[in-house]
Amino acid sequence: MEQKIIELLKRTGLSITDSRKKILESFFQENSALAHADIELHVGADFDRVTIYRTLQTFVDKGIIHTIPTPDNAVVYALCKDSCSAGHHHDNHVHFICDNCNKTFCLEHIVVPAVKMPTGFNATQIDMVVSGVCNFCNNVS
Amino acid sequence: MEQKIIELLKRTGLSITDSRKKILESFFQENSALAHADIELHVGADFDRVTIYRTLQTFVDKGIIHTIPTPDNAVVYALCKDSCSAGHHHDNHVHFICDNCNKTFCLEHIVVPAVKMPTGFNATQIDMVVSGVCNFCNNVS
DNA sequence: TACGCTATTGCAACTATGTTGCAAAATGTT
DNA sequence: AACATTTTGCAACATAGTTGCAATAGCGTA
Repeated sequence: MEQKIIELLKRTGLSITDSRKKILESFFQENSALAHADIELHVGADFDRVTIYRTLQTFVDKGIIHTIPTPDNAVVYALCKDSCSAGHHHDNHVHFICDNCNKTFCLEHIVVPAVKMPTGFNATQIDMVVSGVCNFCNNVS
Repeated sequence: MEQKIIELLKRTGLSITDSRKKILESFFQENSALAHADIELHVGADFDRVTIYRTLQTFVDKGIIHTIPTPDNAVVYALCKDSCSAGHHHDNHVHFICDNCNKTFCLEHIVVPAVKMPTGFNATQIDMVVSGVCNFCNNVS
């Protein structure tokens, strides 16, 4: 784990710091997406709020994590797959938010379907967020 | 216009107040969705911030407007079509956010396509937000 | 039209979330 | 180990949204 994280940081050209290691660890341990507040809880009082914000922003910039828009307008972050690189995200999968446990999941294998745009509208990005009850809350996990 | 607004308020069982009239007016004048800040600009200093928040919440509750999630996590509101009623929204259309003029539009005629959920996941609501360049910014309006 | 009840508004204070500048500390390179 | 560069923590600030409460406005009734 430790090794995997250090590899990832090196590969993306980031220096290895305690906060980056610990925050990445949170993402690898959790299989759902994390909000800033979740991370703040997870890493405890080890790091300043500001550091967490800046670290998350750095990870987004470097293509390590991506943001997910939620209906209740909280920012949520999840690990990117390998296809993402700095300044170029490829998270064209559907996101799922559980109304029961409130967790957010990347449905990696469900690709966002195409939609026909009206004349004059050019689509460059499509976000699809589904809410409902997740497999764990449905006892199918 | 004034008459249409009063009708709408009466129909939804709301008392007719200056703030409600003026805020609804903003929505009817604008064909794109409005953020809280837009409305604050629009109605000027006539009403308190809190009143605007509460009025918008009331309208959402009564099925007059619906909220739209945006990637930059600002809440945006748009008028509902007639099919919406109190506590029961039917905004299953695609939303479009222009990267150029930053306005949000309801693509009323574009219905959110169905997606197959993985085993164990039950979908109750699907939000689809497309970003790109709108017809006005593309000079096709 | 005036009365009184109820709903709505404005104010003040508060919470949550996120940002910026700057000095101190840690990282990585030689 | 020493230096240059990043990163961090602190403090202060900015923005968005909420709550309690007293004052006010809307509405039904007489």
